[in-house]
Amino acid sequence: MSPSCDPSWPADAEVLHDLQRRLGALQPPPWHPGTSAPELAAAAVVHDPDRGERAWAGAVLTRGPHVLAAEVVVGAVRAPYVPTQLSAREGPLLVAALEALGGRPDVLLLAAAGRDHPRHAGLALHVGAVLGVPSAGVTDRPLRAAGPPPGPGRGDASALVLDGAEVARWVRTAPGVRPVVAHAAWRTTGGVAAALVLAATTSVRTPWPLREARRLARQARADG
DNA sequence: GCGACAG
DNA sequence: ATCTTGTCGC
Repeated sequence: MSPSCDPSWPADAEVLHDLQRRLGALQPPPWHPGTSAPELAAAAVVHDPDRGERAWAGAVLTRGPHVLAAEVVVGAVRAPYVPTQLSAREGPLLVAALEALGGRPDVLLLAAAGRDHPRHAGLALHVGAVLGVPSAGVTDRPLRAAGPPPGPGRGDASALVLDGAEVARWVRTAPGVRPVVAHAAWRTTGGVAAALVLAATTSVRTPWPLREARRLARQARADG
């Protein structure tokens, strides 16, 4: 487990808004996975309702079904939870945990929105941009985008549109369970995000790398 | 037992 | 997001 984190990050709302506008306006060339399984890094943050500021970020580097590396970082969360400004709260910790991994993943997967955001730049997009690695996000529901529900079978998907553009896709990861939202973020499209989510999922609803990252973080929280 | 789902 | 209680189901 690595020390703690203290990367510079937009703590001020004005600065964050400006950054979101700039990032959201960027149209970097899209990345596409190759024929072999990409090195995928996933990270997730868990909090502690009692010890308010303390938070743990778990991260795993994976390739196919294998875990290549795992890290947990502990830190203080300064910013309060404000819908739309999740990156100010969890960004620093996620970046620290992903950097602790030490590898050079092909793509990032985070429990957050990407281009489905008021300024088209949610947390998943921020983290990808800051680290310079293509990224995608996964959440239970869209932030602003809207679209029809997907079909009932695993793999069925439908477009989630915001301001006339597809920014995410509803994806049914297992038959009969509520679909998840696969978010296009830094240099990825809804289609790529959906494919990544499906590739990282089997019978359980949420991608296993994300569950593993969260499990590690919770473990560290329990250990003190 | 673990995960989905309610709330 | 977190916690807790409980049900259903593989």
